[in-house]
Amino acid sequence: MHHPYNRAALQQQIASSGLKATHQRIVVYEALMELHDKHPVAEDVFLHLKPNNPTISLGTVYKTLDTLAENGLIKRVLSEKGSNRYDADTTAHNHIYCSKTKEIVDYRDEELEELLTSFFKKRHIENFEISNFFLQLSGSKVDPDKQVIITRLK
Amino acid sequence: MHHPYNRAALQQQIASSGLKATHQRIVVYEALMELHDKHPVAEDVFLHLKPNNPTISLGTVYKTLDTLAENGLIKRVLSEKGSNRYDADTTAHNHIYCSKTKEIVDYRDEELEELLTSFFKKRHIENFEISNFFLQLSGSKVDPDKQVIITRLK
DNA sequence: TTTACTGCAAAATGTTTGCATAAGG
DNA sequence: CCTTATGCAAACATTTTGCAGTAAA
Repeated sequence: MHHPYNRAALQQQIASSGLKATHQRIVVYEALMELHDKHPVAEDVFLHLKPNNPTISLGTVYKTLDTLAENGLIKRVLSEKGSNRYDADTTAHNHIYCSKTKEIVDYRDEELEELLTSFFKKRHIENFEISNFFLQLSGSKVDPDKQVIITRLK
Repeated sequence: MHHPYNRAALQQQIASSGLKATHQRIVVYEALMELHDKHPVAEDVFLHLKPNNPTISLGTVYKTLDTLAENGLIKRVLSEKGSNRYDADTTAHNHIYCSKTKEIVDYRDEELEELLTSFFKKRHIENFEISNFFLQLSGSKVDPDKQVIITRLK
């Protein structure tokens, strides 16, 4: 086993949402961790799992991703076009979307989080309960083969 | 005619993108203005236009929305689920998404724009050209029948 | 043993395509 | 005129559904 996490804890997590900790839910979750950089769509997850789980069905993957997202165990990521993409990382972070490669790159920035949180403390939104907010940067990679790196300027 | 805008200017705008200023493109654009609060999907636009433009086809609406968006005449709005939604207003603004009513409410906030712009001046993003960034607040209306109002706290 | 979940296939939804016809410049 | 866009219907892609059978608790 090469996952730096505890499968028992995951079963526990799933169960504590009132869900059955089925094999499918566990492997879908693990696939999401393994494919983290890809922010995969349902079909990516399905294809990733198929070799070792030949009987899993695409419909189940759809349902499982939806169920896990509804229960806050994973997050749905908005993408520029069409299909839902998913992220096992539910901690606060933003995304950078590249329209050239369709990649979604994580953008974690504590300073930004704090800036926005404190900003919204000064805004009062009447008749609305914010469950979350996110910032998305869109644009395109200059060199598709290289990484995107965010640095702080002095 | 009850539009507070200049149709000739729109034709001009369309033409200056190298596109033909067809009747369909004009009425699709106008529909988008009229349905602004709805941030409509293609089908909403189609149904809105059908009565006065009985021969317009849904396929054309899809193509037109795509063409206008590609040419920066309108904006695509990301929505929590599935289909593309559109906005004729291309000026900088953010959106509030209500998961209860599926509404998208405009959120215009100059202070926020400025805060973010100056923040990103201090971040250097290597190998990426930002074309735009947007913030989305998600959550749900407390009373679906009432408006969402954002106010500044002193 | 009961209830919730899966797999499968079919249906529904949303979007794109190809091509003959029509309209814009 | 020449080119680009439209309308239509069919194709495609993605997601959901219904239901009989299976696995979790």
